[in-house]
Amino acid sequence: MGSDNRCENCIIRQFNSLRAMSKEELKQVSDSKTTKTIKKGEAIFEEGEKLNGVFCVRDGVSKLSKLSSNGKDQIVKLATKGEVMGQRSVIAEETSNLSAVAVNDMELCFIPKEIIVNTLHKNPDFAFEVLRLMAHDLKEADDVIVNISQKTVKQRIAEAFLYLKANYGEDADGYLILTLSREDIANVVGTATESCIRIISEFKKKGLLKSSGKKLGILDEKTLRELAEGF
Amino acid sequence: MGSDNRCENCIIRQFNSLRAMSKEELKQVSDSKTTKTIKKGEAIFEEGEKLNGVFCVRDGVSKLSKLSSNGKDQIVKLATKGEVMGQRSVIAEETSNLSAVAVNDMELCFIPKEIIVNTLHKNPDFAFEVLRLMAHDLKEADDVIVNISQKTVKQRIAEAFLYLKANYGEDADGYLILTLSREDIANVVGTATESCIRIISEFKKKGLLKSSGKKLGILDEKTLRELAEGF
DNA sequence: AAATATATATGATAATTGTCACCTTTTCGA
DNA sequence: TCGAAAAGGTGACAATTATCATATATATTT
Repeated sequence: MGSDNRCENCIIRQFNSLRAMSKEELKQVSDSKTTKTIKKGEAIFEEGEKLNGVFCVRDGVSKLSKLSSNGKDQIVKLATKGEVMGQRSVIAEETSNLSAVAVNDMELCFIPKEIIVNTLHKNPDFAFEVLRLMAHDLKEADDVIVNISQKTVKQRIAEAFLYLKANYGEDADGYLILTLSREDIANVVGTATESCIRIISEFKKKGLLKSSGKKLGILDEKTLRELAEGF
Repeated sequence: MGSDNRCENCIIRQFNSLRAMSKEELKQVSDSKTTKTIKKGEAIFEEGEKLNGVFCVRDGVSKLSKLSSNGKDQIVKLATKGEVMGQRSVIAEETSNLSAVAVNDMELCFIPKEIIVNTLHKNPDFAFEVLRLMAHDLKEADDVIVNISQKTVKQRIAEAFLYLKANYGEDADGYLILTLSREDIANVVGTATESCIRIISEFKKKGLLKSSGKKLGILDEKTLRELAEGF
């Protein structure tokens, strides 16, 4: 086993709560973790499933979604490199309220819940760090609630593109690095796929977005931002 | 000072994270806390305000809301007896993302943040308890997102009444104990006040709700539930 | 009790968004 | 590489919801 496979040496750790763990604790985690490769479109866990641990994203992006009673998926969060999925369910000792599906090819570490829970009870710094991250998630969730209920679909789609650029960046040609299908974007903003496609087409016609194959790029960020703010 | 004014003896404590505090810690909290009386309609804190502590609700109900760019208030959560407000901001060391306004007359205890943060760092049981409650809030926020984006206004209003009955109960005559204005209900479900009034009128005509003065009561819970589920 | 403000109510209308039908393009497996 | 399946796209229309105007009822103040 190469040393790059050890949590102690994992750079990803710098971005999540594991950075508050002691050398000893990290060693324990590393010894009991398993690494998984997940292909685009595959499920990591399903809504209602009992999670026996958490998943640390080493590479790729996962969509965390919840099925509504009308049969549509609502994407609640996108989890990226460095983020830990499943913490909420493990801490609350509940089955998962969300499903996780890979948006692109992923590499994950699975960490058994016993280690997480034990460390939470023994290491207050770790607990505080997890708390801080969960506080952040909660704030983001509040923002999503306000956006969905008070902004129009057009505003939310504009905002989604700004979010994708800000969080995942764009390539040398100005195309967004994270490519989501129209259906996924619709499920993020909470609208019908057709409505989403229509508005993206409109944005392209107006010169706000460009596309090449499946890739989409932002041409006019200023106008997009004004749109999102409601002007 | 009467002993009923001491956190150690406060029954409310049983319902929140403070139950995980030691005798010593509680004594500290009690010595530094201040009690406040807030009248209906008054603000406890505002969005953007820096909070120097948390508020423990001893009596009454507060609405936690966020102003959207279009000028409307979205109520994100109702905080009741036993709940602690402002934890998120104190933990994340950020200004509050929400405003808190009293829905009815309230009694609160204000606990300085230093004590909370210190205890979080020293007492893992307390940290874990806060974590558990925040995990629960996060799940509820996810549910709200899905409901708002996937259900119709009518479904959400039906759901709101079921929620009010389940969480606050009804009096001897079958009227809901927590009376919210139509505007508040509209701000909970994320719709225009007029739309909310219209749908409540419709529910009354259909015999699902009854009203007497400002009070509203549920007459046909079964149909209301079916409506909320989308039948 | 009168005057004023606030909350509730309702109609008319416009704007937004969803649904269904159908078509084209792209992707991917056999 | 062919053909099926999936994704993207668009029109027509229906349903939902917001907005504006205005009326009435209820609460609050003086």
